[in-house]
Amino acid sequence: MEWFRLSEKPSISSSTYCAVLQLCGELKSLQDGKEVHSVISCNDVQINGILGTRLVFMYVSCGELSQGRLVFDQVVNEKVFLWNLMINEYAKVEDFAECVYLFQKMLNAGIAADSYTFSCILKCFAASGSVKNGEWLHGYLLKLDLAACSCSVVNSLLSFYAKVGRVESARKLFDELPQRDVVSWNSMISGYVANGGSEEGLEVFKLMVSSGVEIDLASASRVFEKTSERSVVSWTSMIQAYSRSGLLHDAIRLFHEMTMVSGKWEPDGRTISCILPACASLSALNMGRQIHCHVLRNGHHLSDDRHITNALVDMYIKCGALVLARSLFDTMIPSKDLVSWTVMIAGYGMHGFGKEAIRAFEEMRRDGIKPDGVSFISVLYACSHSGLVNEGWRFFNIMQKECKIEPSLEHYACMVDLLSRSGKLQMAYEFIKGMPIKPDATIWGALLCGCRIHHDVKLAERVAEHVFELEPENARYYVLLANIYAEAEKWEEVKELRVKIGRRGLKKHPGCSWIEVKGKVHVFVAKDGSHPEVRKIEALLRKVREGMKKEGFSPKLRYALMNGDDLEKEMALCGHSEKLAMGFGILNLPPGKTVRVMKNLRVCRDCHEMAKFMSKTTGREIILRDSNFFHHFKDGSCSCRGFW
DNA sequence: ATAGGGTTAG
Repeated sequence: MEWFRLSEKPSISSSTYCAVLQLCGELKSLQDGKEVHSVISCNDVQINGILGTRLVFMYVSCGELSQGRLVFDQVVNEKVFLWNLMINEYAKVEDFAECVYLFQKMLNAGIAADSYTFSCILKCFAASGSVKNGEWLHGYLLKLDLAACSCSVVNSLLSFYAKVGRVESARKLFDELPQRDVVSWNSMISGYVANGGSEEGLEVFKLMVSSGVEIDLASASRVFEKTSERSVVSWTSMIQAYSRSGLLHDAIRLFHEMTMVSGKWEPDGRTISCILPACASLSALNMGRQIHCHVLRNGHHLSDDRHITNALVDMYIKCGALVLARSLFDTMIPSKDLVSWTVMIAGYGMHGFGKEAIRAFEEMRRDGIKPDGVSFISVLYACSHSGLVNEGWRFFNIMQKECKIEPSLEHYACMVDLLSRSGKLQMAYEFIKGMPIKPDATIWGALLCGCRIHHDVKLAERVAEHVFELEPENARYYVLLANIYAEAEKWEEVKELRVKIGRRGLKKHPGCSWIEVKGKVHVFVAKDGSHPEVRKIEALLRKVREGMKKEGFSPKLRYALMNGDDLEKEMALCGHSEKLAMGFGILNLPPGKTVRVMKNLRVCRDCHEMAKFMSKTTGREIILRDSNFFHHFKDGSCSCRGFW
């Protein structure tokens, strides 16, 4: 840039400055950019629209947002582009208040916002949880005619509703979209999955891959041939229609045409990583495998995507296929990132392999990856689920002293869990009392769980007071205390609590288990005799019970939670949904095949004993996944070794 | 020239 300092300056036109500034921006060369800026100022060149834009662009590209803003405020801005650029830069640094301020200022200045503006500002509203603002903008767009808005604006609105938890509103927009693109699909799918609607998410995914099957072939192909704007839906449904009618050649011809003409309509990497958590949360191993196959079929551009492989590893872990998960994880050389390790560590923890989780954590650090708050949660939970108290403390200290990470509520919850499970109830109580931040219901809830495991009714009552004060509407905790009373045979107190729950109109979730056999999911609800094979299952369970008694196992009657005679209690235990599902699996799966059962709540101790026994007598592995933990039963013992 | 959709934790 020395030539700028020549005493005899060549005359430089405004467009030259523009070109140089553009270059400085692209090369992120702040030094040169600043020099050009000062030359412009010295020569009294008027900073008009385009020059101003380039100058702002140069500064923000070099990461000098506030400098860019200074220039932005100096120039007269009539062009929407520069406003969008500026708003977007503030969105990148999550200064949403400034985004909204600029947006309003822009509207007041009479500048018409365009689709870029709307998309960006809706993202801000979603990220800052400004539901009211988003709704206002929705109304504004309706007045402008939403149907005429570009697909991306409607997608942004859809995604806004999904992110603030209003999935039905998102779905309505989705259904009314005249033209969906891959982003619309992905937003809808991730919206469902993030809001606890894994089933719906999977439904939309399936719809995406193959929709509109029920159509008349002849008229469909007429319509199809005439349509100039084809979407993924029209292509896929047409292909599907041909193949259903046995016209395979036509289907294949169309598929070739589709992938040649508009290959972009395939579910892409983001679709895949949206849908895998749904499979994970449902333990839908077969569906997950199919999606893995899709990834492999689509070649390396998907398999090389870390997001996808991480999501796949997580899916296999949550479907109970730990070995598969690990081998996939091992193929990620050398591209394992923090998330990959965190997933694997959490996976070991969930499956009761605390030592392996610790080993993975150390290995990660040796690989030079710095753990963050989430990875510490994973390793702390792994310690607590395996009863590794000292190691847990060690990591809690490392986190604060070495890694300078302030423990959050989740970390404290892990520590309380760790102490409570291992029976150090008093210590856990003191620990909570000494916390520098206000404990929430989950913290006290963890201690309450510990009180149940170690049968401390007195402490449980004191702890429950805190919990009820913090979350008076959460039925889970009343049920937990009722269980503690019942296990101590304090039936009066159980009754009182039942009345309390009833008075508050709280509903407890019924226990429910499910198992996949020959591609069909069979659901069992506690005490529900509606499954056609329930008689056969009960007969099997009775036989198992007899066998257990002969070998000296007595039923864990204290977990039957009702005040009655022993026979009645035993009957109640037999109705537990996880027993029914396991029994069904043993009766219907081929010999030697692993029985995989999922349950929505925690597994009961009696069912746990029975599963151990059955794994020995039937000679098969049983994998039982409850609301937050895996039990691998093999040869009469369980991987959890009693810690859960 | 600028935008909208992704993986981990209770």
